[in-house]
Amino acid sequence: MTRKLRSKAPARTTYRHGDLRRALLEAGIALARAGGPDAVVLREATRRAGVVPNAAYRHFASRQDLLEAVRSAALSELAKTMEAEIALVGRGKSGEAGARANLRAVGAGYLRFALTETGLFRTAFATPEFRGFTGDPARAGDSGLGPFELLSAALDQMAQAGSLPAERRPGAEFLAWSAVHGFAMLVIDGPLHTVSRGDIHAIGERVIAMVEKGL
Amino acid sequence: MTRKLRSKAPARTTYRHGDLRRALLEAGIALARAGGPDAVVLREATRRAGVVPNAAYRHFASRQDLLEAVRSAALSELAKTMEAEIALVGRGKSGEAGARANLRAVGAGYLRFALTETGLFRTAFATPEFRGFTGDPARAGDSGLGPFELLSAALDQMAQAGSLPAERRPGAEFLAWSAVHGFAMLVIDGPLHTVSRGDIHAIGERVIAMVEKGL
DNA sequence: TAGCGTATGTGGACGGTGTATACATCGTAT
DNA sequence: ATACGATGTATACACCGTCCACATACGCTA
Repeated sequence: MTRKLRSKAPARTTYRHGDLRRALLEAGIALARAGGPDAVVLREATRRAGVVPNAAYRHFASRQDLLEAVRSAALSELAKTMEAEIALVGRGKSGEAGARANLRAVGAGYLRFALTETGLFRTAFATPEFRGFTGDPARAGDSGLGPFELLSAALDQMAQAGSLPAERRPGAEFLAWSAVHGFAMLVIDGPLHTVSRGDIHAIGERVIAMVEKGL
Repeated sequence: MTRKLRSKAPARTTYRHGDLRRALLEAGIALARAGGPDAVVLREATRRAGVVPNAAYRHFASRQDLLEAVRSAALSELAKTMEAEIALVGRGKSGEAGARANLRAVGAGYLRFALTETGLFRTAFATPEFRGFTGDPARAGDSGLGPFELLSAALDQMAQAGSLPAERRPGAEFLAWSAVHGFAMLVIDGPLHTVSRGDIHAIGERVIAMVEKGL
């Protein structure tokens, strides 16, 4: 009796989930997809995994930590969507026309993801201590590149094709990114909700045109 | 005894706060200023107002309702900051140079607010059912105009001055707004956190230049 | 001036959340 | 076979938003 002796119930449940970490992550992704970052609540994720709340703490240090993992996944999905759009345009085409098409594809993919997977998109930018839009494999698409790097590559291509003066190349990704990101945010956050879905698309085109011309 | 008879304690506190609604709103604003939308928690606001949690429900239907009021105030502060920046540049100046200066002031004010009052800025765009960037006096600055309308006015001025072709005027505010808003978001949400504060300012300038040229 | 109705604040409770601490169970290496 | 570390459970706490019944005080009418 020197040992602790305060048992209660036998607990005949499964134990050993198999891959709980993955299950929790996927539950978290599903929650984020449906309701954005605030919707990824730890207890609900464990519930969906068929496990008691605290079990999560064996795999994630905190809710914030889980959310971070979900965000990584969201970032990766964003990159994949962008890659898909690029592929659709025909990746190999070089020359000025190809470079422009590529840049447009990057922007279009970004916007498509924001409008289609709003919850994940919001989650991808959920604030606390960001860090990481780059080549971290966890947050990259199939090509191994993250969203930011896909954009960078598109701009490099434009510079090589001569559509973008070399002296304006450095930092240009921030400008382009700002425009597209801002448009996406304004649409999903409401300010442009009065505008019809069709017009949204048209304005999106103009945003990208502004970038091409204004860089 | 037909009446309810289940009293408990005399309760000798103040009662009749004076203007609780205002106190709660201001507490909410302070919380949002310090920590963004998630930080405006109802119980804390009532605590700061020196009142029991439920008292809030006499003035706000829910936490969401309080948050909405705070957002209105944040929007109004944004408009004020923009107005201040416009005034600084010298409002009256017309002509092409004046129009450009005005547009720049609008953008600069927007960015200043985003970087200075990050919590309020985030709160101003806290999602659920947006609606209202326009002339609602509650969310306008001293001039009675909201942020969106200040931008619109600046673009009108540019069109009149001939710096912006008339056929490109319609919808131009969405393009300009997107660029500036996106830049602000990227800065405060982290992706550009690696960039130094000084460079941020420089890039902000380039964003506005891109807008001027790309519209 | 007395009384009363209503606006405003209080008290207590409920279900939900994140998380800490102690315990039970299981796979595995010795 | 056994001891141990990894994984899941049980229990508990503080905090949150919100519902309900009740207490109090202000301002109107009589």
